[in-house]
Amino acid sequence: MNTQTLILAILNFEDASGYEIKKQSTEGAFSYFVDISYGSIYPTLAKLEADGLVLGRSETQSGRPDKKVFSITEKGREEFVKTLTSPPAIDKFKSEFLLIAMCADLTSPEVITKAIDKRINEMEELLQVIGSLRSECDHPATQWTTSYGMHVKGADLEFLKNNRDSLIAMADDRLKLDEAAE
Amino acid sequence: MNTQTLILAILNFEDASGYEIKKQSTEGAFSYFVDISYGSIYPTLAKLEADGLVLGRSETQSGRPDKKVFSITEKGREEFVKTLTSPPAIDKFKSEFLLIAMCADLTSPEVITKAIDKRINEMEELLQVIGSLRSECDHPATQWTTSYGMHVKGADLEFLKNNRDSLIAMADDRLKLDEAAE
DNA sequence: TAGGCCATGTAACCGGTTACATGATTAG
DNA sequence: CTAATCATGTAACCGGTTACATGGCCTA
Repeated sequence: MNTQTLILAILNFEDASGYEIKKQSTEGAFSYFVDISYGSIYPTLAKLEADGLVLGRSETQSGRPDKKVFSITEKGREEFVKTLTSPPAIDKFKSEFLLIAMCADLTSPEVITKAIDKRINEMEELLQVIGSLRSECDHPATQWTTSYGMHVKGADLEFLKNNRDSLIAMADDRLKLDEAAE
Repeated sequence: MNTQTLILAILNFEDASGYEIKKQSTEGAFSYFVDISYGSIYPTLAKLEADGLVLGRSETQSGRPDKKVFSITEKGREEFVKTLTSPPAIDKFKSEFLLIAMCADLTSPEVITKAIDKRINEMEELLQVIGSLRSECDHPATQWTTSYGMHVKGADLEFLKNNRDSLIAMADDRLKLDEAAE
């Protein structure tokens, strides 16, 4: 899932400038499975326009900088749908937390406590974000996707809360063993 | 979570050659939140050895190529634990499936059916992998992590199965609208 | 005998991030 | 007056992948 497809996806929902695309990917409807930076957005937008997949127009605004708003073209929409049609690559995810959890016995209970509490907070925030996304948008497929997200992340949070202490105890056990060995 | 940390994590559990590290990351205990390629493993291993974080020894094998088995050094373990101590970065994940789901109304029911059934299969396989990881290893922290994985992925699969048809129906709806518009 | 697994390694490439450059406006 | 938000863009860098090179053994 490259920058090009992501931008096309966002522009398929509504017109946006590079700046607004960044916002969408960081805070908006796509934020919980996507994130792109300016350094890739602007060059890609230029390339997309050169290829005729998007069309840019300058909009003068009073009291703030001009912005260049892009809309997807028919050709762009076709290209995007074509991309959607090919079977999706398997999800990629990397989790530093899982690595730490797996090595809980190598660290201290403080480190584990901090790590898992941080995660619980993040998960709660994410659930709120998805929840508001869900209530703000009545597009059925978006509803489906956000419901999915809430279900999965809800289960995630549930496990974290129910098993927080047992993970912390593993770090404790190691300290006890250390003391016993002295 | 860079290659260096990943390799240190794997070697912290047991000695391994570059080839075996690749296997661990693709099929083994770390496979469901990690994946690295030879192109990054071998150079990193060389760098790690130069830095004294791992120690390599050649092992001659009968009937197959020699292999260079690495073990983590005390310095390497310290470095690894230090990495674990810093608060974990937020999980990264990218999902092409979610993008497709969110745009279900742009494609055909066939495409959606294929995508979701593919995902259901992958999820079932993943659950089996995690399940066998879980039963093979009685290391408490690994048990915790695999239980976590099974809980979350179980909820994921559950949602997919319960809501498969409603997503497919969204693609159908679009066809109906098209027909109505003709 | 062909293909797959074992096994190590390199070089080219690529997609993306970080940091920088620039500058106006508005809210605290 | 300062910080934040709006807004666009580039250049250097970097972490990683892909593809290639090499070669022996084992299985179908």
